[in-house]
Amino acid sequence: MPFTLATWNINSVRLREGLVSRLLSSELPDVLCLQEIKTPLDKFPTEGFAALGYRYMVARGQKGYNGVAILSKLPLTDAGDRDYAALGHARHVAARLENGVTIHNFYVPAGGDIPDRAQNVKFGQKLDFIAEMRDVFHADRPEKAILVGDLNIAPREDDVWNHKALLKIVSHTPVEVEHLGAAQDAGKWVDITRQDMPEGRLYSWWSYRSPDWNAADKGRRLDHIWATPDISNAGHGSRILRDARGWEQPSDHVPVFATFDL
DNA sequence: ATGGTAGACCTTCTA
Repeated sequence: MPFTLATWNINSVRLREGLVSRLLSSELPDVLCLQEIKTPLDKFPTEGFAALGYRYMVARGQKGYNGVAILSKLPLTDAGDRDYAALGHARHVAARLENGVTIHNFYVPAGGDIPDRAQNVKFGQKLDFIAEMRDVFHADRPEKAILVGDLNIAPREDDVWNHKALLKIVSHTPVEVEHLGAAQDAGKWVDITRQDMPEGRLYSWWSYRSPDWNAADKGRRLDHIWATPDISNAGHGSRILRDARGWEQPSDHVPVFATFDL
Protein backbone atom coordinates (compact mmCIF):
# COMPACT_ATOMS: atom_id res chain seq x y z
CA MET A 1 0.00 0.00 0.00
CA PRO A 2 1.65 3.25 -1.08
CA PHE A 3 1.74 6.15 1.34
CA THR A 4 2.82 9.74 0.91
CA LEU A 5 4.77 11.52 3.58
CA ALA A 6 5.55 15.21 3.99
CA THR A 7 7.88 17.12 6.32
CA TRP A 8 7.49 20.80 7.17
CA ASN A 9 9.08 23.19 9.66
CA ILE A 10 5.93 25.15 10.50
CA ASN A 11 7.43 27.78 12.86
CA SER A 12 4.46 27.78 15.29
CA VAL A 13 1.61 25.36 14.60
CA ARG A 14 -0.80 27.52 16.59
CA LEU A 15 -0.15 30.61 14.46
CA ARG A 16 -0.26 28.58 11.24
CA GLU A 17 -3.00 26.02 11.90
CA GLY A 18 -4.76 27.37 8.79
CA LEU A 19 -1.72 26.77 6.59
CA VAL A 20 -1.37 23.20 7.85
CA SER A 21 -5.07 22.57 7.15
CA ARG A 22 -4.62 24.05 3.67
CA LEU A 23 -1.72 21.68 2.98
CA LEU A 24 -3.58 18.64 4.32
CA SER A 25 -6.72 19.48 2.31
CA SER A 26 -4.95 20.23 -0.96
CA GLU A 27 -2.08 17.70 -0.96
CA LEU A 28 -3.59 14.87 1.11
CA PRO A 29 -0.36 13.35 2.49
CA ASP A 30 -0.95 10.23 4.58
CA VAL A 31 1.61 11.41 7.14
CA LEU A 32 2.80 14.95 7.94
CA CYS A 33 5.86 15.51 10.12
CA LEU A 34 6.08 18.98 11.65
CA GLN A 35 9.00 20.72 13.35
CA GLU A 36 9.10 23.88 15.46
CA ILE A 37 5.51 23.51 16.63
CA LYS A 38 6.53 25.87 19.49
CA THR A 39 3.83 24.70 21.86
CA PRO A 40 3.16 22.29 24.70
CA LEU A 41 0.92 19.44 23.50
CA ASP A 42 -2.04 20.55 25.62
CA LYS A 43 -2.27 23.62 23.36
CA PHE A 44 -1.73 21.74 20.07
CA PRO A 45 -4.73 22.23 17.71
CA THR A 46 -5.54 18.52 17.30
CA GLU A 47 -9.29 18.85 16.67
CA GLY A 48 -9.07 20.69 13.37
CA PHE A 49 -6.62 18.18 11.92
CA ALA A 50 -8.66 15.23 13.21
CA ALA A 51 -11.69 16.67 11.40
CA LEU A 52 -9.68 16.46 8.16
CA GLY A 53 -8.99 12.76 8.79
CA TYR A 54 -5.67 13.09 10.63
CA ARG A 55 -6.82 11.27 13.75
CA TYR A 56 -3.45 9.91 14.86
CA MET A 57 -0.59 11.90 16.33
CA VAL A 58 2.71 11.17 18.02
CA ALA A 59 4.43 14.33 19.27
CA ARG A 60 6.72 16.01 21.78
CA GLY A 61 6.13 19.63 22.73
CA GLN A 62 7.57 22.34 24.94
CA LYS A 63 6.67 25.92 25.73
CA GLY A 64 7.83 28.53 23.23
CA TYR A 65 10.55 26.62 21.39
CA ASN A 66 11.20 23.51 19.30
CA GLY A 67 8.66 20.67 19.34
CA VAL A 68 7.98 17.91 16.79
CA ALA A 69 4.78 16.17 15.72
CA ILE A 70 3.80 13.32 13.39
CA LEU A 71 0.19 13.67 12.16
CA SER A 72 -1.31 10.71 10.31
CA LYS A 73 -4.40 9.32 8.62
CA LEU A 74 -2.89 5.86 9.15
CA PRO A 75 -2.70 4.29 12.61
CA LEU A 76 0.55 5.07 14.43
CA THR A 77 2.13 3.94 17.64
CA ASP A 78 4.61 5.94 19.69
CA ALA A 79 8.14 4.62 19.14
CA GLY A 80 9.84 6.92 21.63
CA ASP A 81 12.22 9.84 21.56
CA ARG A 82 15.77 10.69 22.52
CA ASP A 83 17.24 13.80 24.13
CA TYR A 84 20.17 14.21 21.73
CA ALA A 85 23.10 16.16 23.17
CA ALA A 86 21.21 16.29 26.50
CA LEU A 87 19.74 19.68 25.67
CA GLY A 88 16.37 18.94 27.27
CA HIS A 89 14.71 20.10 24.02
CA ALA A 90 11.81 18.45 22.14
CA ARG A 91 13.74 17.80 18.92
CA HIS A 92 13.09 14.13 18.13
CA VAL A 93 10.17 11.73 18.12
CA ALA A 94 9.57 8.39 16.41
CA ALA A 95 6.40 6.57 15.40
CA ARG A 96 5.64 3.17 13.88
CA LEU A 97 3.13 2.43 11.13
CA GLU A 98 1.19 -0.85 11.00
CA ASN A 99 3.36 -1.99 8.08
CA GLY A 100 6.35 -1.99 10.45
CA VAL A 101 7.98 1.17 9.09
CA THR A 102 9.48 3.46 11.74
CA ILE A 103 9.40 7.21 11.09
CA HIS A 104 11.96 9.43 12.83
CA ASN A 105 11.15 13.14 12.93
CA PHE A 106 14.13 15.41 13.75
CA TYR A 107 14.62 19.10 14.42
CA VAL A 108 18.39 19.56 14.52
CA PRO A 109 19.61 22.72 16.36
CA ALA A 110 20.25 25.68 14.05
CA GLY A 111 23.63 26.29 15.67
CA GLY A 112 23.83 30.07 16.07
CA ASP A 113 25.72 32.44 13.81
CA ILE A 114 29.43 31.80 14.46
CA PRO A 115 30.73 28.47 13.09
CA ASP A 116 33.20 27.89 15.91
CA ARG A 117 32.41 25.90 19.03
CA ALA A 118 35.02 27.82 21.06
CA GLN A 119 33.13 31.08 20.49
CA ASN A 120 29.59 29.76 20.18
CA VAL A 121 28.19 27.02 22.40
CA LYS A 122 25.20 26.54 20.08
CA PHE A 123 27.48 25.48 17.25
CA GLY A 124 29.12 22.89 19.49
CA GLN A 125 25.70 21.61 20.57
CA LYS A 126 24.69 21.22 16.93
CA LEU A 127 27.81 19.18 16.14
CA ASP A 128 27.33 17.11 19.31
CA PHE A 129 23.67 16.45 18.41
CA ILE A 130 24.65 15.15 14.96
CA ALA A 131 27.57 13.13 16.34
CA GLU A 132 25.14 11.43 18.71
CA MET A 133 22.82 10.68 15.78
CA ARG A 134 25.82 8.98 14.14
CA ASP A 135 26.56 6.94 17.28
CA VAL A 136 22.92 5.89 17.74
CA PHE A 137 22.58 4.80 14.10
CA HIS A 138 25.89 2.92 14.34
CA ALA A 139 24.68 1.06 17.44
CA ASP A 140 21.05 0.49 16.40
CA ARG A 141 21.49 -0.30 12.66
CA PRO A 142 18.05 0.99 11.66
CA GLU A 143 15.89 -1.10 9.28
CA LYS A 144 12.59 -0.34 7.56
CA ALA A 145 13.01 3.25 8.68
CA ILE A 146 12.38 6.72 7.30
CA LEU A 147 14.12 9.79 8.73
CA VAL A 148 12.72 13.23 8.01
CA GLY A 149 13.03 16.71 9.34
CA ASP A 150 14.71 20.06 9.48
CA LEU A 151 18.33 18.95 9.71
CA ASN A 152 19.50 22.59 9.44
CA ILE A 153 22.30 21.56 7.04
CA ALA A 154 22.42 21.94 3.26
CA PRO A 155 25.02 19.30 2.37
CA ARG A 156 25.56 19.68 -1.38
CA GLU A 157 26.87 22.54 -3.48
CA ASP A 158 23.55 22.57 -5.35
CA ASP A 159 21.62 22.64 -2.06
CA VAL A 160 22.50 26.34 -1.64
CA TRP A 161 22.19 29.42 -3.83
CA ASN A 162 25.94 30.11 -3.69
CA HIS A 163 28.29 27.40 -2.42
CA LYS A 164 31.38 29.58 -2.15
CA ALA A 165 29.59 32.42 -0.39
CA LEU A 166 28.14 30.05 2.20
CA LEU A 167 31.23 28.02 3.13
CA LYS A 168 31.59 30.01 6.38
CA ILE A 169 27.85 30.34 6.98
CA VAL A 170 26.30 28.02 9.56
CA SER A 171 24.27 25.32 7.74
CA HIS A 172 26.81 24.83 4.92
CA THR A 173 30.25 24.74 6.61
CA PRO A 174 32.49 21.77 5.78
CA VAL A 175 32.52 20.54 9.41
CA GLU A 176 28.71 20.42 9.52
CA VAL A 177 28.50 18.67 6.14
CA GLU A 178 31.11 16.17 7.34
CA HIS A 179 29.17 15.47 10.55
CA LEU A 180 25.90 15.00 8.69
CA GLY A 181 27.57 12.69 6.17
CA ALA A 182 28.96 10.53 8.99
CA ALA A 183 25.48 10.24 10.56
CA GLN A 184 23.97 9.37 7.18
CA ASP A 185 26.65 6.73 6.52
CA ALA A 186 26.30 5.20 10.00
CA GLY A 187 22.64 4.40 9.33
CA LYS A 188 23.23 3.67 5.62
CA TRP A 189 20.51 6.28 5.01
CA VAL A 190 19.61 7.03 1.38
CA ASP A 191 18.68 10.63 0.54
CA ILE A 192 15.32 10.00 -1.15
CA THR A 193 14.91 13.59 -2.38
CA ARG A 194 18.22 13.39 -4.26
CA GLN A 195 17.58 9.79 -5.36
CA ASP A 196 14.54 11.17 -7.19
CA MET A 197 16.00 14.53 -8.22
CA PRO A 198 19.78 14.02 -8.53
CA GLU A 199 20.46 17.10 -10.65
CA GLY A 200 19.97 20.79 -10.13
CA ARG A 201 19.46 23.23 -7.32
CA LEU A 202 16.87 22.33 -4.68
CA TYR A 203 15.85 24.58 -1.79
CA SER A 204 13.33 24.12 1.05
CA TRP A 205 14.04 27.33 3.02
CA TRP A 206 14.29 31.03 2.23
CA SER A 207 15.19 33.49 5.00
CA TYR A 208 12.58 35.93 6.30
CA ARG A 209 15.33 38.54 6.26
CA SER A 210 15.81 38.48 2.53
CA PRO A 211 13.30 40.75 0.80
CA ASP A 212 11.75 39.46 -2.41
CA TRP A 213 12.62 35.83 -1.59
CA ASN A 214 11.22 34.54 -4.90
CA ALA A 215 13.20 36.79 -7.24
CA ALA A 216 16.40 36.74 -5.16
CA ASP A 217 15.99 32.98 -4.64
CA LYS A 218 18.74 32.75 -2.02
CA GLY A 219 17.52 29.39 -0.73
CA ARG A 220 18.98 26.39 1.03
CA ARG A 221 17.86 22.72 1.23
CA LEU A 222 17.65 22.24 5.01
CA ASP A 223 14.72 19.78 5.09
CA HIS A 224 15.34 16.16 4.21
CA ILE A 225 13.74 12.75 3.66
CA TRP A 226 16.00 9.73 4.10
CA ALA A 227 15.24 5.98 4.12
CA THR A 228 17.15 2.82 4.97
CA PRO A 229 18.39 0.74 1.99
CA ASP A 230 15.85 -2.07 2.56
CA ILE A 231 13.03 0.32 1.60
CA SER A 232 14.83 3.03 -0.37
CA ASN A 233 13.80 1.49 -3.71
CA ALA A 234 10.18 1.92 -2.67
CA GLY A 235 10.67 5.67 -2.45
CA HIS A 236 9.67 7.87 -5.37
CA GLY A 237 7.67 10.93 -6.37
CA SER A 238 9.72 13.45 -4.37
CA ARG A 239 8.80 17.09 -4.63
CA ILE A 240 9.22 20.38 -2.80
CA LEU A 241 6.19 22.65 -2.51
CA ARG A 242 7.91 25.96 -3.25
CA ASP A 243 4.52 27.68 -3.62
CA ALA A 244 3.97 27.42 0.15
CA ARG A 245 6.67 30.06 0.74
CA GLY A 246 4.35 32.53 -1.00
CA TRP A 247 1.28 31.73 1.09
CA GLU A 248 -0.02 34.43 3.43
CA GLN A 249 2.06 34.74 6.61
CA PRO A 250 4.23 31.79 5.58
CA SER A 251 6.74 29.66 7.39
CA ASP A 252 10.29 30.27 6.14
CA HIS A 253 10.40 26.54 5.26
CA VAL A 254 8.24 24.70 2.69
CA PRO A 255 6.94 21.10 2.74
CA VAL A 256 9.03 18.30 1.20
CA PHE A 257 7.23 15.16 -0.04
CA ALA A 258 8.02 11.55 -0.93
CA THR A 259 5.87 8.48 -1.63
CA PHE A 260 6.77 4.93 -0.56
CA ASP A 261 5.25 1.83 -2.19
CA LEU A 262 5.28 -0.58 0.72
C1' DA B 1 31.01 43.98 6.59
C1' DT B 2 26.43 44.71 8.06
C1' DG B 3 21.67 44.26 8.88
C1' DG B 4 17.83 42.52 7.54
C1' DT B 5 12.41 39.60 9.61
C1' DA B 6 9.63 36.54 12.43
C1' DG B 7 7.66 34.06 16.68
C1' DA B 8 7.07 33.38 21.63
C1' DC B 9 6.92 35.65 25.73
C1' DC B 10 7.67 39.18 29.84
C1' DT B 11 12.19 41.53 27.97
C1' DT B 12 15.16 38.94 25.50
C1' DC B 13 15.97 34.48 23.30
C1' DT B 14 15.97 31.76 19.17
C1' DA B 15 16.00 31.13 14.43
